[in-house]
Amino acid sequence: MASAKRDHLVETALKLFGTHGFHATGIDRILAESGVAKMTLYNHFRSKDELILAVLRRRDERFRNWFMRAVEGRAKSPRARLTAIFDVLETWFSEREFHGCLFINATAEFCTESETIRASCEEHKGLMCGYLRKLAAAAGARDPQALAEGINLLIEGAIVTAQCTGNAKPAKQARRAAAILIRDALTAEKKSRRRA
Amino acid sequence: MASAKRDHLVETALKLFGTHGFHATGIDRILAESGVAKMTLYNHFRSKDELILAVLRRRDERFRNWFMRAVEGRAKSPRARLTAIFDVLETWFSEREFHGCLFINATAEFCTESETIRASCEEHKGLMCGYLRKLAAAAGARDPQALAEGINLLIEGAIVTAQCTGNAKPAKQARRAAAILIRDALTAEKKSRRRA
DNA sequence: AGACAAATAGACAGGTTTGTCCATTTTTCA
DNA sequence: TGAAAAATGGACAAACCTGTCTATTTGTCT
Repeated sequence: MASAKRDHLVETALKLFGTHGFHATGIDRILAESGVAKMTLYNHFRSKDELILAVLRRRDERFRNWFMRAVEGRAKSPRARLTAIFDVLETWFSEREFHGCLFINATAEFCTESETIRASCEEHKGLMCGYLRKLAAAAGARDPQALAEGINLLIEGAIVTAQCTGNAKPAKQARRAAAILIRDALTAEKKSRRRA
Repeated sequence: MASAKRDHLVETALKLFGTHGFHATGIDRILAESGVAKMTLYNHFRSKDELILAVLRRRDERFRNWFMRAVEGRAKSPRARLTAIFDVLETWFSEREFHGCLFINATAEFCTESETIRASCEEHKGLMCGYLRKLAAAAGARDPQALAEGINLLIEGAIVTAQCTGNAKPAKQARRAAAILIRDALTAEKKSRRRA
């Protein structure tokens, strides 16, 4: 199965939702842009919300894949990969078609209204954070969970700040801050930790 | 001037936009909830977009005021205030009516469509970051700008993560990471800096 | 009290939205 | 080739959207 029409719909919707937002993108526009009949859409998806969920699923799968490959292609050691993350972010922010994180945007539009969409966003963020934890552990961090959480917050902050200001500088800011967190997490002396 | 009706409209719209989003909140709902006639709204505001801008202006003014007062009420020294920021965030995230940052949400919905709304969000974020820089400088940070940027990213990241997951834990995560950045920024030894 | 401004209800226009239905054509696959 | 499945176009419903207009009432200030 996995019809080509269905695929094309998800792909078109992904682009339009990303560029213009979810509420601002009507079904009709997706149909016009993809050249698919309305009944085909409602044959594959019960509703617009279900199409949105399919779009989020695809985005999650694709983005995580792209992100991890990019990070791992840039550096070999786990520690170097932790900082390479922010180089990858910088190239992402610099894309002409950068419109922030689709999941953050979906959360902004649907957090109160749709519990399933919110859950989908939470799941994506959880998977991303899991990857960071894995890297942090492999790098030998004292507390991999804490380091992953810190880096995760810097990533999220950089994304929204880059989207809001329209430039890629936040990636550099985040890298600088992350470097401090990483150095701290990989430092052996445990005494100084207690004092803080 | 500054009609009471106008005030009430902005206040009601602020609540509804925050809870349900901008596109999802129709003019009619704002009118019904506030008990104001439609012509009164269009007498005070040229369009819905202009109402949105007025709402953002009010939110900026009110939030920054609340935030700074809360921070300064919790701690006296600049350094203590830098960490108190995250206690304030935690109480914010724990509010029953927490729906993320209105400016981040507005950016998600209007970044491509309305340049003026985007600019309003950028301005708010810039003012917040300016406050952080002031605190960082007063605390004697080696590079106040860098510390402010790092803390700012942690704040933004904590906000979106708290919104997405629906709990206040990200405030604690951010505080922990911020403590490391702050300690690093206030450490006197300049040699170790060069090596990083 | 008299005059002027502000606010009102409600109808209305002109679009938009999501989603349904059906008769017909195209595609697929055995 | 022939039958079943998938896709089509277009009409349609019912609700929603922003914004306009008017005739009337309310409020304010002198």
